Amino acid sequence: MLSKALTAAALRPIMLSILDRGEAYGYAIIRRIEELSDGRIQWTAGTLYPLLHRLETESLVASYWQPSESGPRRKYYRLTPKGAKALEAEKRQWLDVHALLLKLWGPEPAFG
Amino acid sequence: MLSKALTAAALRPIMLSILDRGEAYGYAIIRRIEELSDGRIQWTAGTLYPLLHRLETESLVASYWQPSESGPRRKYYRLTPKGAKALEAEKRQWLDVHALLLKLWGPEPAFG
DNA sequence: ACTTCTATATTGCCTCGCTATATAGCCACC
DNA sequence: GGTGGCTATATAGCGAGGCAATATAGAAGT
Repeated sequence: MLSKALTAAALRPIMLSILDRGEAYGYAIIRRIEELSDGRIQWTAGTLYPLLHRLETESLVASYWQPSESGPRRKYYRLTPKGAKALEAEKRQWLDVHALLLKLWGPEPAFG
Repeated sequence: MLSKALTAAALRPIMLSILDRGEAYGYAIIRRIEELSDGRIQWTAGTLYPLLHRLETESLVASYWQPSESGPRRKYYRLTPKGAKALEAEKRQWLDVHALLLKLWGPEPAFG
């Protein structure tokens, strides 16, 4: 289980990255993340749907309803151009932090 | 400037990693992080001190006062054995998320 | 009818970062 | 000796947001 804070920080970059690969609907996204992380990262509906709504409010994603052949209708989300830019910003920030952590985890210099 | 969520997620792993390198006091930690991140990551006192207090409450760090030759006294913090274990857990979690992001940013497979 | 899986939505609790503010020692300058 | 600036720690209060719990509902099998 991930800490709350790390889950929070990973939410937007993961979601934007997934939608950057192609449109998807909420329920499928949850399962894909679980699959891609070998079960290490699990989102719940109470986490995912509010996030998608916030991203839509910010015009980072757009959505449309689509009937399913095998169950309830689905709401598909896709990345907007603004969302693609936001993804690049998220990437840069993540990599900045990652670089710092690698420095701190790497071979110890003479001092500090 | 980092997003609030990413700052929050990075707080504990960065702090524990820094103290794993040796004991340090609050004000110096703020400057070291800024230096190590080339100014990209900046913590404020209102972020750092409550964090140190939380970590101490959880017995992940221990502290003692030390007079300074050139200013106000300083409170030095060091990692406890429990803190070292917590650092390993934080590392693992961070790397799990990082691995997922790398998959999503990597070369696109045939499908999803 | 009942259960299970799929699928989306919302309320409310609780954690926690961060702005603003307070306190205080030391030093340089005028 | 007052003023400003750097060093150093502390805390109240606000606001954002994850997530458990809960609700709704279609489809399919028993």
